[in-house]
Amino acid sequence: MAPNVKSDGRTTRWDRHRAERREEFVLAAVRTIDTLGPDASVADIAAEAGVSKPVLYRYFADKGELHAAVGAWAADLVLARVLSAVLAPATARDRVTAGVAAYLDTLAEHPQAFLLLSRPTSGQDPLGPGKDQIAAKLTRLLGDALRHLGGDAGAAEPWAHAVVGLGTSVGQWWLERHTVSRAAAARYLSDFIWHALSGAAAESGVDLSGLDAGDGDVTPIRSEKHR
Amino acid sequence: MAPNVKSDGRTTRWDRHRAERREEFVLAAVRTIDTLGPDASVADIAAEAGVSKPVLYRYFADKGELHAAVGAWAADLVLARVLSAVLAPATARDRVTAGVAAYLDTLAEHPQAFLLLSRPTSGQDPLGPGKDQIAAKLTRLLGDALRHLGGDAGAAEPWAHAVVGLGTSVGQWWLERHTVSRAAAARYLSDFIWHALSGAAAESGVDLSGLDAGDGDVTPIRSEKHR
DNA sequence: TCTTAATGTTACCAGCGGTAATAGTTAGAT
DNA sequence: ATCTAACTATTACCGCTGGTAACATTAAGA
Repeated sequence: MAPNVKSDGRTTRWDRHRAERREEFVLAAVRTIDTLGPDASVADIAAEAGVSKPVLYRYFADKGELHAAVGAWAADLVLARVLSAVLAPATARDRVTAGVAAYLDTLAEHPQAFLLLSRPTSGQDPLGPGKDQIAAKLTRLLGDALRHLGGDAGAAEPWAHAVVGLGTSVGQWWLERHTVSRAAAARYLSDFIWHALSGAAAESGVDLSGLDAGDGDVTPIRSEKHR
Repeated sequence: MAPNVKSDGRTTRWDRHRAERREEFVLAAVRTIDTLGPDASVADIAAEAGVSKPVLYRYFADKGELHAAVGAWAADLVLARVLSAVLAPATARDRVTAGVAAYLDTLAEHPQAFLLLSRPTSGQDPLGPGKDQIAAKLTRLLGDALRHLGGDAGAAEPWAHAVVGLGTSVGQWWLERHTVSRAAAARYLSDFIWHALSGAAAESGVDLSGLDAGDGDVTPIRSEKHR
């Protein structure tokens, strides 16, 4: 039988190189889209990366996969920043407020690339992969919190999608219109999210202030590094 | 000076005919997109309409305008149904619940065409026109209600965008996954929206149950026909 | 009589996403 | 030493899509 292809050094010696190079191309795509918008052509992105088009197609099956990679990049960035704010010790409400602030700041850095968070890669998959990624992580966080407090964890997934959907919608409105200050937008958004989650949870007998970290308790929302 | 073009009977005699024909083409587009998805080509839509492509370009400047017309059609349909539910005499909360149910039912009729509610016509305009249309009307409703009850009407616009964003996100998730029943999805969604609005309003001193119609009061949320 | 807008099509074009073909180098496996 | 796997890069090419030009006739208003 043929040897295991994956342990062949002629193949594996390129793994790290490929991953690093792919990341360079994603960053080039982010820069291009930040400049030209999400309709930037593959040729535009290739030019920014300093290669010809067929080189990009060695790393991405098609434009959809390239867009999905940009969306995933944006999701990773958002998650890192929002989670670091949400997981810092504070009252549950202050965590929501800090997460919202981190989200709006991150959005303002790459407004165009963030459109790909919620943009479908094609009509076949209506949920943008980046948005889906964020919703999946939020589902886990909310699910853990609700189970810890004795609530219905089945609500976690729809609520997570609600939070992600409203966040992208209000974020885009704010970027487009700038009719309110960043502080006001952050307040409107965090008030809405806090009351939605705490009120809906309280109705099923769950008190979200059980997640407060003010009194030194270890909360169920742990750093993801420990999972 | 040249006569006012708009009062020339040779031009105006076609106005109604043009409007009716345009509507036929929008409906053909809705059918095509419901069948083939939002990536359906202009040629596909023209074939469904029984005309050649250049005929469609007499009514729509480009594909973006055709998509926007589909989004506007979807928004009109949603608004008609949701508003008729929301404006019926009931408690404020029951109105929210009825509006959500109407929304989900409408969504299930034309799942693919509804994707164009939230899909940008191009990278230049990140807000889909259909979604924007719904948010604008919701902004008016919420603004009227908040002013009537003595609250901060400035919150109406971001909250309206939040409601529309979460509605489309959870609606799409539900259509794609169907992991929960329609009744459960409706309950999660309406709980979330109700608590978000009532809780955030209460924090600024506004009691949304002042909008209840149970005791025969005339509410500020009047039928749009009377405006 | 002239003008305006309608009716419809085929043929055509530029640009985009994506692919085939070309040739040489480096390092691991046999 | 030889073979293999993946790398380096480009130009030329293709099908498809969105969009447009050109053509000819009819009905109604000015």
